[in-house]
Amino acid sequence: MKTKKKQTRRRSKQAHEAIIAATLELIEEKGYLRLSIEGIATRAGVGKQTIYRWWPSKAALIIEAYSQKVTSNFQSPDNGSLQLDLEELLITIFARIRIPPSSKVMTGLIAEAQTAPEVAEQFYTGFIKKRREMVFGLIQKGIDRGEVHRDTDMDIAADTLFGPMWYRLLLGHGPLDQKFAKKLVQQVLAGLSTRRKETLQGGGDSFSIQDSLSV
Amino acid sequence: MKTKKKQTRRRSKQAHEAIIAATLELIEEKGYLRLSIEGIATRAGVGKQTIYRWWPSKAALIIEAYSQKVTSNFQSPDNGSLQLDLEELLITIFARIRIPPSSKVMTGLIAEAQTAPEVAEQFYTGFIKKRREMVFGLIQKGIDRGEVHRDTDMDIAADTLFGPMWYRLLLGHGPLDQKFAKKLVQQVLAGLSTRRKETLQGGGDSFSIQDSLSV
Amino acid sequence: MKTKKKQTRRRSKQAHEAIIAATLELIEEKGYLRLSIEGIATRAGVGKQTIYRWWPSKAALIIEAYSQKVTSNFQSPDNGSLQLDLEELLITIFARIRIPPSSKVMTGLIAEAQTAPEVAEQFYTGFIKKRREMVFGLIQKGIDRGEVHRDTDMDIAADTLFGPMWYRLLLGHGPLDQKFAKKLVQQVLAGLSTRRKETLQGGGDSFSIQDSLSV
Amino acid sequence: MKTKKKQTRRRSKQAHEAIIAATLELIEEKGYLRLSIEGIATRAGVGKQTIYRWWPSKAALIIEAYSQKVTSNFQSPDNGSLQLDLEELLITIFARIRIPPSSKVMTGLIAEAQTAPEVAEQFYTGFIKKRREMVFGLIQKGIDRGEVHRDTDMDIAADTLFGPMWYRLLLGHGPLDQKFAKKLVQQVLAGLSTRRKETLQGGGDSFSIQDSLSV
DNA sequence: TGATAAACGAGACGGTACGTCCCGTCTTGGA
DNA sequence: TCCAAGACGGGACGTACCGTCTCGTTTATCA
Repeated sequence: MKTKKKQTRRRSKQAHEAIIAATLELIEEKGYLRLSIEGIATRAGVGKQTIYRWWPSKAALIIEAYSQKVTSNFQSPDNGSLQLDLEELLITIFARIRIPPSSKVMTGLIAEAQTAPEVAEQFYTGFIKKRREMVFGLIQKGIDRGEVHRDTDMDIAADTLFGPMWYRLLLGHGPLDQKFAKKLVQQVLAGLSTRRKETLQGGGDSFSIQDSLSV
Repeated sequence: MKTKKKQTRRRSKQAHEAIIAATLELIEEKGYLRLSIEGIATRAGVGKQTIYRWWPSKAALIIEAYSQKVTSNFQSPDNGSLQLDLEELLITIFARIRIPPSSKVMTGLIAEAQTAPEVAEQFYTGFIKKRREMVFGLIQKGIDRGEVHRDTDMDIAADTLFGPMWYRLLLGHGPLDQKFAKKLVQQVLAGLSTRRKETLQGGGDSFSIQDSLSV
Repeated sequence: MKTKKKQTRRRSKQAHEAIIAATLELIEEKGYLRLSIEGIATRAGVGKQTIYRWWPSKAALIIEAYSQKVTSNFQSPDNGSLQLDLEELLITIFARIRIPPSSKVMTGLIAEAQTAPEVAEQFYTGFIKKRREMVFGLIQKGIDRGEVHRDTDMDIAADTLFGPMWYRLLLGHGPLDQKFAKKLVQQVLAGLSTRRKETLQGGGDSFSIQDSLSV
Repeated sequence: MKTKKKQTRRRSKQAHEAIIAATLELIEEKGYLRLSIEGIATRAGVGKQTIYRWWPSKAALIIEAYSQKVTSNFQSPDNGSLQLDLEELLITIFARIRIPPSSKVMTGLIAEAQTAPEVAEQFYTGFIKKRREMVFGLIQKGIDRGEVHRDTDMDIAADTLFGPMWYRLLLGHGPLDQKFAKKLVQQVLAGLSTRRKETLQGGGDSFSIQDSLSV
């Protein structure tokens, strides 16, 4: 089964690049919310239709523009120790993400993702998935080395490593610096408890939940 | 200190309530981003000016509308065990926050908070602060009971408990159910590592950071 | 029965006038076809919505703008003779209508009238009706004076006086000057025939019509 | 005078016909103003460039499409009487022109003719000239037979016969039926006046003209 | 118990941006 | 070599809301 090629003019590389460039420029100048397709088209010297032809939404355009930066050389660390690997990973990611325009882009995208499922998906595959898989790989190596409990829930582990990052990024109640990265890794690895893991297993179910419709 | 009353018509309670009600209705129907002041005014049978007179922004209006729900009775748990207390706390909070309109409201507010500092502040004091302080209190009791290391960084502890919640709420890659709450608490308390806390302290600084301008 | 007055802000006289003025300016500069609502709004210093709020179409706006000029003092002539009256009337109308922007406006409106019935109606009542009725009045006076046959079809009389005007205006195959006005009136009054009216009555029906779907 | 054919234009005939056909279809469906080159190209299964290659404008395309219909056999009547000849001519022309799509085409072309001189010329030679010359011929025969005054202004005569047709076609204030054709011819031939032609000649110039810039 | 001034509903206003349509030109690749 | 397909820069469309600004009309003190 062969797919027949259409005979038509192809997408213009120049226009494409000009649009991406204009998007990056304008997002730094204006922020996510005040970024307009009209503005991008003008800055790029391009018709609006050329943008609408290739990107279904403002979000999709921004995701592509930022993906280019993100995809840039970024390798999984390998220091022979989970603690060191995670520290390096978080320090690197924090350094990249805390730079001004990023946070606004991220929150803008996240906000749009709430009402637009396709944005959510693109955002997840573009910005979230790879990092989580990197962490999964590092933890697996830790398990293989005997550093980590075999029954560790990797999803939750990834949540406790990245969740605080987004939490601080969005709420701004604490910095995303090296010190935080190291302390976070240590506390995630060691846990809060003075007792051994075994003594904590199977917490009871015997309490009533205060429930309501509110937040 | 009291403000002297002039001789004039007071704020209309009816209009106020109609606006709050319309806001809650419309946010469930349309989501944060597609919510418009114009729409609220029409639904509430109110002039736009009446809204602008009393609320400086869409965000402020929503925060007030939601605060009513949130302020509802919510007490710090006390089961005599940090694990049980945290489990109860998270289960309750998760149950409240995972209900549909909430997530959209929260992310919308968070997004606006990125560009509007006053929104950030109101959001922090209205939705974030109390919960964190509750966690601080519970951990302090844990320390007093000897369940928790004395040198625990409470900020980071709160981050690892609430960060994953926001992370999952916003990205939707996992549920916010009871099971998650329990496992999260256990893993935060026990840590990932098979080794004792003492053997992990003071991770080295001897690696180069992959840094760049990108996310 | 009383009509209750609505309690709301009234139409802005300033905006209204600025729009009319801008329309007249731009139609002279650009012509009917290249006239845009956007352009009018910009020139008038007005939001587009303000135009759309009050006029259903470009045509309606133009009709109003031109009606002001047309409605300006224009009286039925009265020289005691049908020939003189008609000559005066046509000379005056020709003089007004042959000035450059007018012809373009008229043909633009006529073109739009073909697809938009409401434009047709407005155009008829705004530009056509009064002139026809003026002619009817003059002819009636002619009949009363005994200058004109009693059984004259006034509609056709008006058509033979104004039809040539539009025909020449639109096709441009001849001028709309005083000379034309006089000759036209004379020929319409005297007829082409050398014979008396009575000898022409009741032309036969006995010929086949070349018919087809084409023009 | 024949133009020598250069190298092959194989599929051009097919494309050409498809374009003409699509144009005729679409003009009936949408009318002149809402007819777009893009729409014609799509309907004809043809590239837009193929249209632009052969026709300088939408108007030229439509004129060609309609000329085919118009060129169809159409002879000058010859009944031995000017009255009968003119009646036949007008009845035939009215029948052809009053059919729905025609009027829209005509007015569209006329409107464009106002701003595009080449359209005006093509329209005149394609649709106007022949009919006028036909009338000139008939009147000349009438003069030769002694039916018509020797000093008749033929241009004005043609204007009084065709002007009313366009006037009614465009404004729609009256029908273009047989009855109108006959009455029009009679009135044009006999004139309105009860007096002989000789008594009307040389109307005075002694009245002031109400003049202004308006229509 | 009026008067009176702010608050009210209604919605017009100057704007910005939306997403769509079509213009006339330009580019590509298959027939 | 011709030409369908359609991408391109551009202009305008008509709509949705923004936040500000009049309009009369309530309506709740306080003089």
